[in-house]
Amino acid sequence: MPELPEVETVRRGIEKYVVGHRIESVEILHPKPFQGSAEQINGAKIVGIKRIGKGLIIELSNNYSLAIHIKLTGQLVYRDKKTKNAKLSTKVGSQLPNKFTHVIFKLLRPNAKSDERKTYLYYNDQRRFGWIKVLPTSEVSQLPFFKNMGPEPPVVPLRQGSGGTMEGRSLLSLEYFEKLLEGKNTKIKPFIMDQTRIGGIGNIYANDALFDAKILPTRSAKSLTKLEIKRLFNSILKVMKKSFEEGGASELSFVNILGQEGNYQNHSLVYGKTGKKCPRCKTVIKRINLGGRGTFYCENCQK
DNA sequence: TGATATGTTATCTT
DNA sequence: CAAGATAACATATC
Repeated sequence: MPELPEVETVRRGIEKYVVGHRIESVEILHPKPFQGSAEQINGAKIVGIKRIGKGLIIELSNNYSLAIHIKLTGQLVYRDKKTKNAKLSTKVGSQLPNKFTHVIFKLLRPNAKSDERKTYLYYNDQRRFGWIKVLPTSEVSQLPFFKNMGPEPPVVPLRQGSGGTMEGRSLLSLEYFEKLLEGKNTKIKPFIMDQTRIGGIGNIYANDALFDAKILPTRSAKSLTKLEIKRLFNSILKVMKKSFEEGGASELSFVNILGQEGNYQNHSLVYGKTGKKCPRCKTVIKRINLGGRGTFYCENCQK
């Protein structure tokens, strides 16, 4: 599922391939995910890309921004003359646009030869959970989703300075994490997935981090010892960094900006491994429901 | 064909 | 009233 490592993978792709291009026009094939009007962004230049938790913000030169959430199955795929014939993952399909393409950003690359000027950014979404909101840049941080976002674990550095700056946002420290858990009765797994407390953790990394830290997902947040909190903090960083290095997890539809899959799903510890053997002790992995989400753990290793 | 997947928000309960 | 728990929502897939 797109969590912090996946969304950061997309952010870097947009930074590398799309920033600097100008929006020539926007084609809206399915209006549901696109909130705003194309007129507000036509002609604007893409000047930067930020990420807050699992959300993306594309900044434009005309004081508007695009706030984007790809939720479960959204894809942002870039194409130009050079990449037009590059092979797409089967998760995208053989061609673009396809039946899941809802928005096409038709772009112009500056200073390019005439036959290389036209570039495209496709927004695809199988389940249409995701959204793209056109907003004045000054209002983006007022969206409840961004405004209420908790600090995120330091998996990748928050970017300072021009371009991807994240003004006013701080990273999750071990000390702050300890304070967060203090006196909280919520079960530790739903707790760390609550975006208003910590930004960026979803179901895959919550499961794998708790396994790595040898902590049962059903434990209450306040029951963790100082040592366990430290282990969990480090495990969250460890599994998300690993995933980022693997290009993210392509469990459902996730692909990077070039339409290629990540590899973390081949390295996951317990996520989705019901009935399989624990990588540490070979006990059969159990699956329960916590907060309506699939929860996977080893009853022998995790205490 | 209906059960299933999960990120987020809304609503209910204690 | 706040914290915590649960329901609802979107919809293609098997």
